[in-house]
Amino acid sequence: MPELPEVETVMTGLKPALEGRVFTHVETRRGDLRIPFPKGFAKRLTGRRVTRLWRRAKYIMVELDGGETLVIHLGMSGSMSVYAQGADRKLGEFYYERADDGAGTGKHDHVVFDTDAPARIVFNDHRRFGLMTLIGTEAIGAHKLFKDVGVEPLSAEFDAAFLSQALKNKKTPIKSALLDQRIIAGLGNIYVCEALWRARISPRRLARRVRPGEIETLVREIKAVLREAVKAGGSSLRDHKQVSGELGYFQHRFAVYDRANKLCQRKDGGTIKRIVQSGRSSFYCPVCQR
DNA sequence: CGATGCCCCTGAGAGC
DNA sequence: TGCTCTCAGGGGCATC
Repeated sequence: MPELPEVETVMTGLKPALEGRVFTHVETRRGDLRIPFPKGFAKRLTGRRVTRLWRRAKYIMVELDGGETLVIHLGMSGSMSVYAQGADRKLGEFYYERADDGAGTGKHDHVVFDTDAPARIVFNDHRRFGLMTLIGTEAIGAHKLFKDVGVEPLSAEFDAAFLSQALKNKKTPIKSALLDQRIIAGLGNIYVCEALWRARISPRRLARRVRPGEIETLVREIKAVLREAVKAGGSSLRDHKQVSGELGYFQHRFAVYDRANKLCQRKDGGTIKRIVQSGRSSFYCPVCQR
């Protein structure tokens, strides 16, 4: 599922149920996600208060008062659902799904968190590419999950100077370079395709062949498409939903992703083409993207 | 170092 | 209805 906008949407939705709240009960229902749960996972969370939530790359960071941070990755198909247990299903300004007795007992509901909000948060992931772990908060930057992670694309640090330096001498296609989490953190297949279309650059172009003016445009369009998608609650294709159960709606705004054989919106006579690059689909218009 | 391919896993949809 | 095949918002690892 999730790229930066989807992870940001989920993280934001979790805030009212988690920030300032205490984990009253935590249950793991199967241990074989992408990596095993750390020793004493549920016990180390129980009784801890959440000090803040934030996002780094495609990870949700749940910072706790005991010096540890719960780190969550949604993989391809992970979702978090919040079930408010107050009578009106409201937490802060948000409304959530109904808290019925079955919440958290589904076939692929792997982790259930209860907080004193009161709320129940259920992690569901049918493909089990997601992961959850605990890391000492002070040591997060040095942890192997994060030590090589690149710049946040919505930060000021991500600018044309940075990107031109990063792409210099790279013989790999621009599509692969933009997907490389060591360069830019949080971009995935959808938003790379969309940003390249907006910037009129072919995904097949070698990274080092992207000209300075195009790099400026690309930086601007990456930021723009991510901001628009965050505002839309992300893209719901198969698995992504907001923690409230509502869908994101950015998928209705795709110019190229999942639109093979459709006409290019620029009305340039081009037809959106699907090609495979390093094992993943790229969608682009061969007329306006060169 | 870089490019490629394969793997993890389940489910949905298409084609026959 | 059911089988088989392909594909899916990610990322790690082996290989050449």
